[in-house]
Amino acid sequence: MVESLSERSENILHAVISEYIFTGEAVGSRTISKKYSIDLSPASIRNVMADLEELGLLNQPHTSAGRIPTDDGLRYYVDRILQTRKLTKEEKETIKSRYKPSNFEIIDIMEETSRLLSMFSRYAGVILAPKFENMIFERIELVKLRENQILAVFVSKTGMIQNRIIITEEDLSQDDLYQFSRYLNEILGNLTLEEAKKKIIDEMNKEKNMYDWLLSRALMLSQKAFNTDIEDGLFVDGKYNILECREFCDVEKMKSIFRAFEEKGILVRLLDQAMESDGIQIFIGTENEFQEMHDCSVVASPYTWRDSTIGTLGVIGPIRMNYCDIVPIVDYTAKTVSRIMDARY
Amino acid sequence: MVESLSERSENILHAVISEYIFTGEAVGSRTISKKYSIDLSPASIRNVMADLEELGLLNQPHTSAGRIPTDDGLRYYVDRILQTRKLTKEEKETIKSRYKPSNFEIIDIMEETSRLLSMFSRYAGVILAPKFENMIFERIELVKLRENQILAVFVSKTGMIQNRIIITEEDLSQDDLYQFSRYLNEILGNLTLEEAKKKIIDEMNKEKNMYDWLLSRALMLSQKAFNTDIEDGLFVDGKYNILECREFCDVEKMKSIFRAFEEKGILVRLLDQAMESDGIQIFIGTENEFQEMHDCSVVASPYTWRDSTIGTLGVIGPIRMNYCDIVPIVDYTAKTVSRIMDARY
DNA sequence: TATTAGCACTCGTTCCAAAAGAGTGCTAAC
DNA sequence: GTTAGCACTCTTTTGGAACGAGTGCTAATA
Repeated sequence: MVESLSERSENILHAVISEYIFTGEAVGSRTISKKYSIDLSPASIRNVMADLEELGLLNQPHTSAGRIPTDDGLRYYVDRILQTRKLTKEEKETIKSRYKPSNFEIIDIMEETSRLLSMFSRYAGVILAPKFENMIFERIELVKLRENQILAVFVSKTGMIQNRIIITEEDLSQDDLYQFSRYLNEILGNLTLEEAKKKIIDEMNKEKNMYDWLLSRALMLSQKAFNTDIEDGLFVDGKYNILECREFCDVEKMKSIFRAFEEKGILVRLLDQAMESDGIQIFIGTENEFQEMHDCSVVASPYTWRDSTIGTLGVIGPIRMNYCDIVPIVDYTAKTVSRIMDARY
Repeated sequence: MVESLSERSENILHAVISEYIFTGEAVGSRTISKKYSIDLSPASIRNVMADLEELGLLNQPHTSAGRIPTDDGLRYYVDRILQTRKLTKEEKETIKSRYKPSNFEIIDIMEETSRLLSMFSRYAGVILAPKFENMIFERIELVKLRENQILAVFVSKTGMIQNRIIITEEDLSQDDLYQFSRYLNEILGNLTLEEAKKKIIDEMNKEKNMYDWLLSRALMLSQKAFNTDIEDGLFVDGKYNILECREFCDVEKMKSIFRAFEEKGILVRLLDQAMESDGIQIFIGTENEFQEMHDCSVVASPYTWRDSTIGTLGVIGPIRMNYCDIVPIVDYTAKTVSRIMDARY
């Protein structure tokens, strides 16, 4: 961590970064002295820039070029200089109005959110749906499909629905299944999926249950049903926007981004990390651990349901993205999604 | 449609195309005369090539370059020259073995298929899941989630499952819902979704039903449930493979492909077209109507369930793909998927 | 002592012309 | 009908010159 800079250095760093974010090109001392209200000659600015370079906040692609902020430079900027813009009332209204009351299913909310984030940011919008394991069990429904084949439908309190087909050895009647589900709903209600799994094992070990045909069958079945890898629900929109950025006109970089998006696990893990924090989190360039994403920045924020974090959303764009605009968009969207989750479920 | 060529012309066209598919570069008369067993001097070959150019089967990027096959040239090749390779026993085994008996859900089959197609072809593998509208209704299940909120689960004969949350004005008990679903399952069984929709309207218009509370509620509810835009289930794998092809090292082309993949509607409509035919269908370059895909070829084949087409699968690659290898892979995969659909559902 | 003007220097970019290379079309001979 | 030979075309590569942007250093200045 770099210690605090003098006001003058900070102003110049600010100017370089602003100009770089605006033009995407290395910025020279002359430009700064002309365009920004810094009352110094190019020569003095050069001295300061040389200092900033020594500190690792700027760097020079080659001797006869201007300076470009390093990831550390941007980090300093984001942490200590950046003043985010406030959204206007209209903007807030527009965001809120995207969520139609008729969209009751969580998938609709996810899709709308990713679209919204991408539209407002002009980059890629992503949202990670609530993790199934953390969800609170609301009910299980068992439907006999055909012989030895049962459909289990889980519903979580937050409205996520998951289907799973189970193959059984013995043929069970629909009436058996009704009884099973009534029993399961009773013992599993209000547990998280994680807890529910444990509970099932506990119950199976209780002696009295082992000898009750109904209970033991029901537990066995539910264990099969719960024993599933639910894929992570990642919603991405506006990937294409990213390619429009000048910095990705290089074929190799484009491939790299493309790969990161295809390999969804990368984005999922990245967003998972943002889950820890309890506010906006920014990953600048190489600050994230994924090679493929080293030319991107990610602005992410968790969203909540009843005050506990259940997922993350964010914007992915080039390193030189306009943080000043993007941060409040992500922030407000996360708050809106949280409010909607609370209101609907 | 070009009329038949002389054997000599055909041989030379074949040689040019083979060489072009192999190298990806314009091929000259000398190369042909040396590498391929055509007993003619470069000069004679040049004459024939000039003829083929006049017919629109070859073209010359510039005067001092070799020839490249046009889309029409490749079409001629595919229709009249191409001899597809037979898959070996081992290859067939490998394909079949990818489908684990434990994967009962259609989504698993779709994912496995797209992955398989992309792995074997080294390009992008795609599969369009059975259209929900064409599916044969097996049953509907109605579950009360909370007040005024009902979960409807459809199951089709081919194992597709769809959930939908319905908001109702009046509060219905779970017992009402059991009765509704029993009634609906009775009247809608074995109809396609399309037919089921009609049937519901018919029933609603019957006078006797109008005055029966249970029936009229059940019908109203089911209409809401069916009135849904099910998004098309498109599964794509191996997009990245395509970018590795030399022809897409151009940034603009890469963007164009990227866009085509993001805008899923394009692929869906393209595959829909292949639904009509009853065997392998090949779209070469500009033969498909989508600007973004004009630098790609698509090899597609429908797959069936009980002898009627229910979906399409295929491979998307560069125009100069190795049709000889890709065609049998797509063909055999389609047959395998059809067999599995028949066996499982 | 901090700031600035001036200047030499570096390095990337653009431009141009020449040379090399690949392949053709045409013609005349076989 | 086929082919060898040759002139021609067009792209690609190469190298060098001119240009320009921006720097670092130094000496002069306030």
